[in-house]
Amino acid sequence: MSDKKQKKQHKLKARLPRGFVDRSPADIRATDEMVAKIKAVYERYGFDPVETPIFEYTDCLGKFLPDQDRPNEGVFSVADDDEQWMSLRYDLTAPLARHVAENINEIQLPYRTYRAGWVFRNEKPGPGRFRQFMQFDADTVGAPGVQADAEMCMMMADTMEALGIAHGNYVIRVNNRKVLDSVMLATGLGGDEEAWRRLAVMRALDKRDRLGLQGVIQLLSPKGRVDESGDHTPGAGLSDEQITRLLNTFGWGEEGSGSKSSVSSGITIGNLIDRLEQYEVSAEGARELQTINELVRSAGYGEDQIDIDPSVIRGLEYYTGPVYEAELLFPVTNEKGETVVFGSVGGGGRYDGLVKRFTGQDVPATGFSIGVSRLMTALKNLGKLGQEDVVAPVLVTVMDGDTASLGKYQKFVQDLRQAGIRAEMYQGNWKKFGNQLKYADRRGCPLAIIQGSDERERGVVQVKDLIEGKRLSGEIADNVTWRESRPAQVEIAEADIVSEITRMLAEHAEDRAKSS
RNA sequence: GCGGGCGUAGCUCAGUUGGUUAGAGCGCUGGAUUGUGGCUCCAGAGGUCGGUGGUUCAAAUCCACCCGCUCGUACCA
Repeated sequence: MSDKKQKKQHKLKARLPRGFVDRSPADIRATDEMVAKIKAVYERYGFDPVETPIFEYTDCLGKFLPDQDRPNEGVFSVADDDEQWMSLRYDLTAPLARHVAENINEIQLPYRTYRAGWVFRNEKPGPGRFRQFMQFDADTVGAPGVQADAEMCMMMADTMEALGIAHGNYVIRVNNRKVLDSVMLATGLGGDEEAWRRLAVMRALDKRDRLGLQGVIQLLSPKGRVDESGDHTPGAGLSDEQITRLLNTFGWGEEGSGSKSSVSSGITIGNLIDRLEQYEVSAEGARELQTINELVRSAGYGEDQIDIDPSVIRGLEYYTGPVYEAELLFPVTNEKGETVVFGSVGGGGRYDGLVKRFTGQDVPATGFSIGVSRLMTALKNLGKLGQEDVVAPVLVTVMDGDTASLGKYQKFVQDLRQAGIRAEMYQGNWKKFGNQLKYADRRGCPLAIIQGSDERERGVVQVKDLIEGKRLSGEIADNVTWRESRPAQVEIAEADIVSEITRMLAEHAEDRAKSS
């Protein structure tokens, strides 16, 4: 075997686990900017940050979920050295419940808190769906009244506004788990033996935005639905009458029917209450919605911001009361060139049972979660993010590698830094000078400072404007001329470096402002 | 999980009915040019043809299984 071949076999393939991404400088800066804006809103509402680790003991995370027949499915788990199972958190709510329960004696309830962090899901990744992503949550723990839910809705709306999403481009849609329960009961889906059917119905209803009303009806019917690849999804097995009753309650049926047929939230709720009473099931959930509606209206929020909508589902099984969802309404163009509505960027609801399973005592709570990456994609589409690019540093090039010369270069750099200007000295192989400018060019450096022995003796430096030079390059075809003409280059005194560089950078900024 | 499509250089791809040593463009490295980015020219490095097994005198090419990517679907705390 040749040396070459042996070398080859030792070479590792660099590869990223599927569903994970490396984050670029632009992405990190954009995220920081967005998170800062969200945080400012939460702080103003009087919420305090708290952070929990990314690992939790597995039993603290998920086994309580009623719809989870396979407890460890979907989470990344490892055994600790004492053989206890730990998992990476898959949301920020379960860890918060654990934190509150564990510190229940120290925490002053109601506890108003927020946190941003990475969560992990061991699922099949897809476009825009990763196995690690960031959520930004806010919760009020120990607040039993729907006024806490109303406040959450208002805070979500304020967050959207703070991010520059205008009225009409978003809406917070509010429903109540109890309404869904009543509707299920009215449709004849009460009782434990119908639990699977209720689940199937809710899954079907939740797919309306993707499959359309006809798709939902197929999934509700006994026939089920056949997709493009020929795969068959079993239906929920509802009768035509049951389906009609369901759809009419949500207002998805015939024109003018159902609760959502009116333009006013007040009338929506009135219709809903009438209908539930007519079916002889509890209207408590609907009355809670009525309270929330009145609270947000008197706080000045319009129906274009916070809207009561009985068709909001939210998949989470642990919700016990009001649920809410932030939806973006503006159209975006996806990778395929299709125009689609962006959809949900976050949601939440009331989870009164989550802390109780640790403490045994009632600790009602409500909160919501924002999908940071997803919302960021949306903001980019709106042009609300990453508008101002960070200017690359000024490069001080190295002509001579002796310690005295390097010391001078380093001093230039420090002077610039102290004036608040990003600057760096070239740290590669300084003997190839052409490479230094090539480096500056590709990094996007606006200016390069050059000082050889000749300039040093005279106490001056050359300042090269790389942006102007790039523009001039189009007019020069011959390389010898290009080099000798030294385009866009000026000589200044060492003492003037900071003031001159400051002036030149300000000119660049002005040009950028003009062209955009 | 189920079904369809696709895997050839760092990237985008060509490669004829199975037939000699698998190619191009871009990128990368060096040089023309020991102190000046772009353009141009020259040279060079870089490949288990996704993996394993099979059919064959002969496989990048045909077959089987596996892995990965992708689209649809299911699930999604």
